[in-house]
Amino acid sequence: MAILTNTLDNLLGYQMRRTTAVLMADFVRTLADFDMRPAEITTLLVIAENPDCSQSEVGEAIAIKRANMVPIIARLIERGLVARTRVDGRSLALRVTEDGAKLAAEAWRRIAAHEARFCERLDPGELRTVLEVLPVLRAASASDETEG
Amino acid sequence: MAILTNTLDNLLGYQMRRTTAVLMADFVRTLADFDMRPAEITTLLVIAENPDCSQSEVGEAIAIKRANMVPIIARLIERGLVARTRVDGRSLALRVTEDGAKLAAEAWRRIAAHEARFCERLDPGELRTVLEVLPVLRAASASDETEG
DNA sequence: TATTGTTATACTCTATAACTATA
DNA sequence: TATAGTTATAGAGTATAACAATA
Repeated sequence: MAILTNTLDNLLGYQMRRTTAVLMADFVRTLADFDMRPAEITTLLVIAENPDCSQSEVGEAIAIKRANMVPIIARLIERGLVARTRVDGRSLALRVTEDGAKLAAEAWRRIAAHEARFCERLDPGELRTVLEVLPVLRAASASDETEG
Repeated sequence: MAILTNTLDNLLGYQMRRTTAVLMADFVRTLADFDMRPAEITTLLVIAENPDCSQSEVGEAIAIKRANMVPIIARLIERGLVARTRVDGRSLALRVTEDGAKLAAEAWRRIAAHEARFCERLDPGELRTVLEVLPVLRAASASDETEG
């Protein structure tokens, strides 16, 4: 099969998209036996780190809309990884259970190894530059909001 | 609303995902009036650049699987942006039509402006580093394949 | 009036398996 | 046997609009 020219390769946005897809695929593989979606795993990690946070706060932190948080939280509770208690009539405080905490700890170990596999290809200065630059790029847009 | 701590912010993969989402949202906004999906637009651009390429070749170039190319090509043809002619019994040669070429040219102008909006936030050395590093990260994984 | 959680719904991208017809 | 295109289907993320209950 012939190899095509592809000027898109010169574009930052396109390169970001391609590379993110590869990173995500490896992330999924790394945690495949958890039988959890990436969004569920990251949600669990944020709750573990922020006991008694609300659903909206988690969504705000990781850019998932309120409406889309509902089934994520529901599955975490159903699995006994997260529990919630009522704060007031409309807010619920989220905490990880003991099982949830264990799972989060194991997830962190795997994620650290997954990250290392990629980052070790870069020299420290490059990695630092990339990690500095990504939030700057995000700030260039008005659309980094969780809800409009 | 309280601001949560989020250790995920230190992860390359997570930062990439967040930033890519912002870039993609701006890309979509930039080309909203085309009433085309991002995948359709990029497919059109690659065909414009590679007359008489095959569907599989385009998929290979932009990491879209054969099966998922089918409806994309179908829509481009239905809109009169792409035409195809039979090469042999199983292959089809793709070309942009006159309309498709015009649309591709306009898309390129908009994409250049979209890119500039983000890239101008970086100094040249940073941008160069990022563009060098992204393909290196991709090479760190076995999963940069279109099929297999 | 604004906020929290919720329901319902739609769209886009991605993935796999299996089929056809051709080479 | 391998390849090009196709069909069908499922999963994941994301988006909007509208609603109830509460602050």
